Amino acid sequence: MGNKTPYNHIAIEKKWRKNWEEHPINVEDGIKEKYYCLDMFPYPSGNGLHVGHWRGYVISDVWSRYKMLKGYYLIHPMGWDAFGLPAENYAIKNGIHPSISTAENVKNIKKQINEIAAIYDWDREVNTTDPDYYKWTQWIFVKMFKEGLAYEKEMPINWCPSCKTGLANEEVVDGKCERCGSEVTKKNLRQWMLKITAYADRLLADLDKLDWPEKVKKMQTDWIGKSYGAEVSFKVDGMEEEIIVYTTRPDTLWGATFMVLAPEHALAHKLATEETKDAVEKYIYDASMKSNVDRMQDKEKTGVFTGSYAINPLNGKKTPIWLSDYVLADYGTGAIMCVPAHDDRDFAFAKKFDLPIIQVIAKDGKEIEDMQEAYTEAAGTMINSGDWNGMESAVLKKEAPAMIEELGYGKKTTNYKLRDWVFSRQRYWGEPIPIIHCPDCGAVPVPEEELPVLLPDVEKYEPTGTGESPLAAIDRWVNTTCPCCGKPAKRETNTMPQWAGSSWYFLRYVDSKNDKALVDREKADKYLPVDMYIGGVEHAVLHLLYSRFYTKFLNDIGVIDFDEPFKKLFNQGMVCGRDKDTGAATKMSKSLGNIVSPDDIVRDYGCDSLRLYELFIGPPELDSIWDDSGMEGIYRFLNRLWNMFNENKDKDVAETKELVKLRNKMVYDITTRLEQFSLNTVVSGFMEYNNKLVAMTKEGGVDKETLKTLTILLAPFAPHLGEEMWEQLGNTDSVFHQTWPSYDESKMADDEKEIAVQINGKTKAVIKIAVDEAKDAVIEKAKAEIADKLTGNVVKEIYVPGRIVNIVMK
RNA sequence: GCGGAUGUGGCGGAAUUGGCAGACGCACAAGACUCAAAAUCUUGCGGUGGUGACAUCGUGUGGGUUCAAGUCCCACCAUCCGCACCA
Repeated sequence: MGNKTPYNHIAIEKKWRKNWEEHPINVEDGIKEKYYCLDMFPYPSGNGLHVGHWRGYVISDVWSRYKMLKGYYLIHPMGWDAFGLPAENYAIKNGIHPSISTAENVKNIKKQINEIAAIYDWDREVNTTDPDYYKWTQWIFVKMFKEGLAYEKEMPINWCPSCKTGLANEEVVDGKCERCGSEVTKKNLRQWMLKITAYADRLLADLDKLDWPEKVKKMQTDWIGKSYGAEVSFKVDGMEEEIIVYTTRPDTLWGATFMVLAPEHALAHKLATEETKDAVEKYIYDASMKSNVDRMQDKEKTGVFTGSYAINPLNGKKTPIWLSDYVLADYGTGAIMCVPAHDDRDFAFAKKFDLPIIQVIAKDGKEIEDMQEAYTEAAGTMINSGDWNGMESAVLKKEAPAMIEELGYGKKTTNYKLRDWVFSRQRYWGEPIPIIHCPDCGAVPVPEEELPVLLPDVEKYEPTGTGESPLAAIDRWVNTTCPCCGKPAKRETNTMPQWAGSSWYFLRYVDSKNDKALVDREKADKYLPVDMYIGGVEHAVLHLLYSRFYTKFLNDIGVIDFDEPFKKLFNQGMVCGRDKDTGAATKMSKSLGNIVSPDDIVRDYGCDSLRLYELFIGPPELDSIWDDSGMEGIYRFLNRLWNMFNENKDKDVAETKELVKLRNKMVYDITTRLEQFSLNTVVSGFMEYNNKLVAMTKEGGVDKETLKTLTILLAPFAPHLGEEMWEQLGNTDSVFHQTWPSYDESKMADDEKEIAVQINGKTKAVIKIAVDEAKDAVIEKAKAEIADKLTGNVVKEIYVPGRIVNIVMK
């Protein structure tokens, strides 16, 4: 086959990059419906991009360009999440001021991202460290403060000794810092908190509205952790005090044989008697010294008897009160009633300390003899439960909270695992919290017209480790006057977490230069919310939960008219390297030396080839393994396609019925696969159709209309090649100003079809039939074809039209 | 422990939702071209048996439903991910 004009990816891609720079592809905003396709914006790390990072960007770009060709007004922006720990840690490690290193990194990554040839609208670019941007990050905080959603509290919080800062619960993974992996300890600090718990119910309920992966919805549901139950009051024997416990199983109240309080419980000290005092004090002290990890991972239960007793309001029985660190101080009321017969943890505790076990639910009508583990299901009949005897446990479980409330022993209630958001960081590289502390007026927000509070330029930005931000050392910045009374006052020196800027950036893109408002309401109404959000799954309960919270808040104060930021979410899988020894998939990392750099690939095969391979590598939602020869294969495919195109483009081949059919089928297949987001099979679809077109080339050629159609279909995937082919077909405008082709089903239909002939479900032959051939005729034809094999009694003859013939024989 | 995902040739993966398993690509083999190699092209390529048309087994395992199962049902196994003393 002739190869007169070899596929020169370097020349083609260079040509069209230049062309796009000079004649940007823009589609006029106007009567068109908008489509907002968003990538999770990167933090500009110094390591640069590898082929794994490309994947999400390629997916979103292909989708964006497709939507553009479908006639939408496309919003496809990019920006930089440049505040926060990673950027700052990188700066410290390399001894460069974060403002300089981040600017450098942004420049580098922007250059690398440009290699993807994604159709980003750089006019919309945002950078969270830009004062014109963080002015609004601070503004939101001030609004939250005014609404009572931002508050100060001194409390023991998660502390990363390596990053030397407090962390939110969401940032602690397996007791370790999400960023650096150091073991997280507790530290008592004055903190700024955001009352995300006020939105718990809405954050939970509105998940139903979202077209998100079930996995992510489930993770958020679990994180919010709503449970229903009752708070029950127990009087302490011989004291005025009452202890309130939270339980989801008030139906088992008759089986409560002891009570356990968290060591941090307010009454812990007071409950100790003369005899138990030393042991109790020691236990409380020891617990306070244990790290989170120890406390969570100790399977063996520990505890101490306080010497006091609580009185079960239902039956008046005295139950011993213990302290144990398996009870969490900050969940529920920090105290529980223990029903060892029906709870695993209480059972383990009772066994260890030899406490009584009373069964109150009869499994299968009788008590369990020689109980070896707790019976935790609410299934069975109540026993040993006074008035409640004979009731169904499942029914009682539902009714008990209300019954207890009626009896005056407590109230029905709900609880959440979600905690308020620890929002202050004792670090330099973040948005200053816009608060001024006045000795007389207390915490006063910086007046909105004085925002932003600029992050001062400093020499020393390393974390102090004392629980104070490095900003605290800058006297001339810290000392100011109270906006309320004018007296000397001090600035808040903590900064915001990285998530502050990323919780609302998607709003800013549609109006990134507005200096009067966070976003113009008209523009917000027109262009928001995000239709498609593409990024890794690692933000399932961090960024994605925070963004939802911010959006709901901004909706409440009337900034925007919607309360969910991202209608559809797509999580792309990772691109892994292969372990040289075991062949197993491993995450690409510097230390493993298995990073594949897109720069080399783009040089050797071109951007278009890499884009296609990123998709062809596997189903977009699953992890995949990079394979050099797979990359090679894609390049060969583009060469074959290019050759086919060149052989036909000047031929002026007449359109045949067969070509029309092929063209319509091609549009149908590519479009439906693309709509299903089955991007890997879209690429294999191009290969299949190219193989057919290559065959057609030998049999007379391919017509112009088919080549045009192929070019438009291919363009979102291989934009440079698409433009080049489009131009060579004699067009002068961009292929991206065309319309996505449509198909005509009536022209796709075959007259003849090959169907399988089976005996007892096993294929014996293939016959050709006319599509509308009658059942009897088909069966006759089928039987004739396999006549020699029809040796038994034919029991049944099945014909599924156009699909299959099955002869059932005995 | 709880929840989710995945399991198909030597490899990555397809399969119109119950209808010819293995599309497409990689790797491999043979052939063409070449002095030769690379590139390219052609052909083959799940296992077993047979020169052969063919037979037979085959989608993690074991059962089941059905004319027909990768696909549906039941019970398991393995790998990966998330959560994990939340009362």
